[in-house]
Amino acid sequence: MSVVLKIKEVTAVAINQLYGIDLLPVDILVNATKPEFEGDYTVVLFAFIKQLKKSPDALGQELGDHITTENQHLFTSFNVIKGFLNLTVADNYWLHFIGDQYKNISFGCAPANGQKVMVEYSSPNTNKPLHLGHLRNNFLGRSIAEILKANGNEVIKTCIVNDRGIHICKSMIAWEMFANGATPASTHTKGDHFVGDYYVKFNDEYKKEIDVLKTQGKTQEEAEKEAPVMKATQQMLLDWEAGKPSVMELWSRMNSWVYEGFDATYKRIGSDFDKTYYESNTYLLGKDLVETGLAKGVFFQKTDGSVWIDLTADGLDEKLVRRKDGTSVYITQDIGLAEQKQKEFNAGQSIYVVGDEQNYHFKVLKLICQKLGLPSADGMYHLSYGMVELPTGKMKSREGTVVDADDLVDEMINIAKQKTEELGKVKDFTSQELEELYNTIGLGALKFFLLRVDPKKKMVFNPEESIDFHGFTGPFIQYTHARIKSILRKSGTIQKQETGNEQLGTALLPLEKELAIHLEMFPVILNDAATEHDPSKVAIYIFNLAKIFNSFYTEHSIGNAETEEKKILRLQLSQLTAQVIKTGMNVLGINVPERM
RNA sequence: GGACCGGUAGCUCAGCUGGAUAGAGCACAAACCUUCUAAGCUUGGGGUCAUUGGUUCGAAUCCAAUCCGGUUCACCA
Repeated sequence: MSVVLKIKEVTAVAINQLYGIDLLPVDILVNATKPEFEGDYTVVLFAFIKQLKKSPDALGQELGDHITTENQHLFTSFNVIKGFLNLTVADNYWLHFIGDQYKNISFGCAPANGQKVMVEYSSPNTNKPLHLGHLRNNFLGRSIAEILKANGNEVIKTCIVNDRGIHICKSMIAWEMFANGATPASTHTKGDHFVGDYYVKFNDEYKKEIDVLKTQGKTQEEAEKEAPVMKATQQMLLDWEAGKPSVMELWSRMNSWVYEGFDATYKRIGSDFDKTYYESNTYLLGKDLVETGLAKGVFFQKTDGSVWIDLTADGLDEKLVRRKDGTSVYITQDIGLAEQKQKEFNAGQSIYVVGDEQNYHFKVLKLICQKLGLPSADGMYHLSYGMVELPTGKMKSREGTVVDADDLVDEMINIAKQKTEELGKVKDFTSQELEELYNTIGLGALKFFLLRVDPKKKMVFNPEESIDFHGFTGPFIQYTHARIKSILRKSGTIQKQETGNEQLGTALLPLEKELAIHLEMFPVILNDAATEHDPSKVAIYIFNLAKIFNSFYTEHSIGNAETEEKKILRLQLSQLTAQVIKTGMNVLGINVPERM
């Protein structure tokens, strides 16, 4: 149990014993004490003074007295300033904690809780390569999955590939028109980029044809409808749905190129899935649920035959679930897929990592599933994240301002290489070890950059400045880890651990204590990150930990400490810090090097 | 127009279940490598927390209004 929780419990007990009032520990506010005051943790008393009819000062004194005398093993002193009760935690508490945990490689992680969670992320279109926005999605999805695992959940990672539809046909038509049989192999192009190029070519051609039609006196709208490439594309979609062999052949051929490209990218960035769904297999799902909904009266039919759900009572609009021609729409297949996933995996919670432009969609989706009484409905959670924007605004493929994922990863790895060579600290590494190190640092910088901000918020990426390697960054934390490992290598294994740290006797110095306090918070942080679906909580925490360690490192000698006891203590602190950094970075999907 | 999200230092972001004098990083200025990795440490300047009003012992945080920016409300996916 964390100290903070203990303080809350002890305070609740004290208030009960002193004043006979029952309070829940959760209702008691405990903060870290501000540096300018004496103490480690602070109980904020204002909330109780009315109920207890005491002055803040009197209440603080009585509570402080009671709490410290009843829990002498936990607190050494207290002081009261205004309505704040500042408690100083006994050094022995921290010594015990360090001694108990420094060898625990799964410190912070919870045992299996028997719960199953699905995380759907990545979900690409097969008509263009991945860009910076997809990277945020992939890193978030992977990270939230790891965070949930660390908290004891069984996690199933899934991906729904958008491999059909009008946009895919656009690439196919353009390829037929312009490629002369070219392939990724014949042009030495990565498959997803190859296909993406034809998607661009389609749009160029489409624009041209529209312009021509407009000079012939058509309106924009007419021209858009009548352009021959667009007509051909629509015909191709119909042919695809009818299963026309030549179209199916081209479709699967082009998709296979894209998958080859995606696989390469996924492998580099560390995305993987336990189960991949393809829309070409799932787009007809949910049709039967429309009938169910009609029978239940959840849906209604308009005179033209189209089927709708009325969500106006929930503050939303009417939503179409089946077209008048009997074909289903996007949301219908999502309902069907939700049901399918439930049948297949029966997870208690299902997390969808999808951009915030689909907030409305997911609100509607969950509501419909609830109204249909699907067992998966209540466990649906949309992990909504903001767009990654450029200083000039949104990325636009039409204006060529999209930051390509492969290019960016290459660039980051290159910068890592350049900086590593400049510093020249690992000249004895083999070329293979160097490659691995550049990957670790480059991807570490990129992942940390995208995960350190609250997922819900949109963020800005400035390609001009590239991504920093100093300060609040992945490499800074990786560097801290490498530094600690260097010390541990040089200092050998820790002796005397059997004696128990409380007997080490020496009082903790301020930075030693600050480190211990921070380390002790890790399990709570990991748990918060899971319940709030927010990896940035871990990123910020790890950064602060690394900062404290670096101050500690500069101020105190570890390997050559003043006494043997101090040396042991500091080595234990260092080892636990390295362990927490490693675990914390790993749940962000980031590796930490032994040397850099 | 309705709904939802955001506006905190020059820039990028924390803090938002109300608590002590609003914090980091970058950038800028200064000091620190005969001793455990300087991708580091220390110090300094830098703020009308969009605006106005309200709630109260106390508001960046909650409420209302206004301004600015974004997303969304397709028989698109």
